Amino acid sequence: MSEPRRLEVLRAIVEDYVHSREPVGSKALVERHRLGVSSATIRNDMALLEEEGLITAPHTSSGRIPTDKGYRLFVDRIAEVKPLSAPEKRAIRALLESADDLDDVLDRTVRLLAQLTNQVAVVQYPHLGAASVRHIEFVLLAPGRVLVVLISTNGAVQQRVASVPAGTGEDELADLRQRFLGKVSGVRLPSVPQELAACTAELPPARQALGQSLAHSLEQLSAANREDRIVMAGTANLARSTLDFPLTIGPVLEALEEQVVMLRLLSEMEQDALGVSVRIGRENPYGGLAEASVIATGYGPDALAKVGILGPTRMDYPTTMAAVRAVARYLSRILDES
Amino acid sequence: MSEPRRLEVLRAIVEDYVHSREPVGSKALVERHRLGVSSATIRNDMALLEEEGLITAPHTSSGRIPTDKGYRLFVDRIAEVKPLSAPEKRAIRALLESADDLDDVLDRTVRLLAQLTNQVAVVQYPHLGAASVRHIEFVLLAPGRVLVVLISTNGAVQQRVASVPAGTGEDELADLRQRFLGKVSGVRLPSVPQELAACTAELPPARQALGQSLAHSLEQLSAANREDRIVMAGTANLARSTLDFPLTIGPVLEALEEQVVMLRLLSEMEQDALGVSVRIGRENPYGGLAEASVIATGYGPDALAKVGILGPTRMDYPTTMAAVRAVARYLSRILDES
DNA sequence: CTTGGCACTTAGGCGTGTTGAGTGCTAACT
DNA sequence: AGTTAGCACTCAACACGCCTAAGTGCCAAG
Repeated sequence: MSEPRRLEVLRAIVEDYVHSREPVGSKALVERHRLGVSSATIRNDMALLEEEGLITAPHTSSGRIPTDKGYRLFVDRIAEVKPLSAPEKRAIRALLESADDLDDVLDRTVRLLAQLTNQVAVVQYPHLGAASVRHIEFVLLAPGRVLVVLISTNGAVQQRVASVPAGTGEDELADLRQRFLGKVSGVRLPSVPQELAACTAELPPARQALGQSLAHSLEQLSAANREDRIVMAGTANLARSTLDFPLTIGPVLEALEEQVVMLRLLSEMEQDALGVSVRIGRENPYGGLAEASVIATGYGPDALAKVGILGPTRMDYPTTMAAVRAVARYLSRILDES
Repeated sequence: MSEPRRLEVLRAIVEDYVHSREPVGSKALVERHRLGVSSATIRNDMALLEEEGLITAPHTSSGRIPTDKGYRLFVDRIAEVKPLSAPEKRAIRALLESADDLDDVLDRTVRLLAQLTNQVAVVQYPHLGAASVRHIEFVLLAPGRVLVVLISTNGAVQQRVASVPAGTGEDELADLRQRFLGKVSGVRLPSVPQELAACTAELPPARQALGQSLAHSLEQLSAANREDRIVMAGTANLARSTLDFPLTIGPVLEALEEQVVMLRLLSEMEQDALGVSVRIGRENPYGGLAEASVIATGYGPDALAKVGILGPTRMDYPTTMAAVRAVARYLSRILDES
């Protein structure tokens, strides 16, 4: 009872089940794959695999389906990542290179990935920790209301409305802008708060209130950077993949809508050697995703932001992993260039 | 065979069907509503209603369900908008007033509406047609790449990266900014292109290329205002409402993802006297929404942007319409204040 | 115009058989 | 040892028939 063959059987089961959606039995297996042994032998192997918890039978005397553990073994030890086809690669390049904006790039990326994998695609905004201040701007919108704009070196623009003392005029704002900008220009975003604190302390008493308010807004902007935003596409794919399984689509949609959940999910994914990380079924920390898998990888500088997909545990892991990896790679390249 | 009673019967059918999800028969009807007549009479009325195409029977000898036309009549002539409860109103006020950003306001609004109605909520960004230029900014990101920022009077900030001649320096940018700003400051967004055209024509030849590029970006920004963006929430509610009806959820999700479709949908909705507009089932121009209804209304200055919900045709129209109307009202108020 | 009564229709629940895919086990084979 | 053929067994899925409950349409009487 050779171990290599048992793994081969597991692979066959996973592959067949993934694209037939039906429990696969010993006879069908031996017919579709040339395993060189009879169905009875396969049955013995299957019994073993079941004992190890890698596959399971939905009911007595039906074919087997992989368990989460089975998929895990498949992904870790059996599957080899299939490279994308040349036309696919070309399509990715073409699409991403014609984008201009950061928003635009991410939007295209996520749509592309959704279409490529037929799953729900998710991309996290690249975080700005490594970026520094390029520019700040105060714009008087109305008496007592100032728009605070922070532009960072990586081209991200963030804004926020601050309430200020009613009598504040344009000239005061210009003065403060000058002071602040002198202090924080070129400073890394995480260091902005302490610089500003020092600066406001030096202000003349008459300007304290105004300075406080503006500094507060700037701190908010530099802290609440866009790391905590995600975009996604392809939710309609969920409906297709769960046609027979309408029960679980609700919780999954809920999870997708809760950015907090998705962010935790993505940030908790570690990267293995291959660079693509996989969470299968109940391995997910969130209960609503008990029957879903997440495939993600980092991108951009230091691979700190994540891009990935979410789909049913029964998915084509090798192809999907390849797509995620490829898209992440191209995405990193595009961002480096700009 | 009085007409008022027939309408009463239609109302009863709609109301019962909406909350039981099952075809409603004459006997059940006469029991649940004190109509003062016997089931046989109701049967006659029902036959008439069916002849008029207002209700239909899924199969011989089962109860009736309203048709699109029936819902339409119900909405137009029968239903009276129920005011929200006081606690609900308070919740709306509280939630919206604690928001600061425009983004934040819209985000809260859409979540709130989704929760209130148990449907998918959609809100369109208020368009900037009426706004004018408050400020423009050019930031040199890298050689040959300039970030163009346009801030309008309503507090919206838009940015875009432009490619410029390689040798462009900070001083040139500052100069151009000064010129441009002088021309377009305070100008309405739609008028920006012609003003800029005049301005670039006057530039010294050495600056033409740079000026063209920057002006082009500014035109883009002023034209492609955020009118064409929508945010939504509550897609998970779809799963709940279509539990027994998993067939149609796919197309609906697709429609929701295609901003273009949703925008056309919203912009085509006219407002009736009550200020809330309803599209029922096949009245929708998009095929995927044949079993969905859209309820929307305008908000903000001149009620030009839309806010609304999307759900199954079988929905509680009076309550939902009330919620949409109320939220739109509060939203308008908040935007006016800020 | 309304009503009670009645014959008629039909979805859906329930038991029953039947089929077919699939299993586990045992005994023989290599 | 590991492999194979064979066989008895299990069980979901399907089909058939039956029955019931809900509901309708129609008619004749009020």
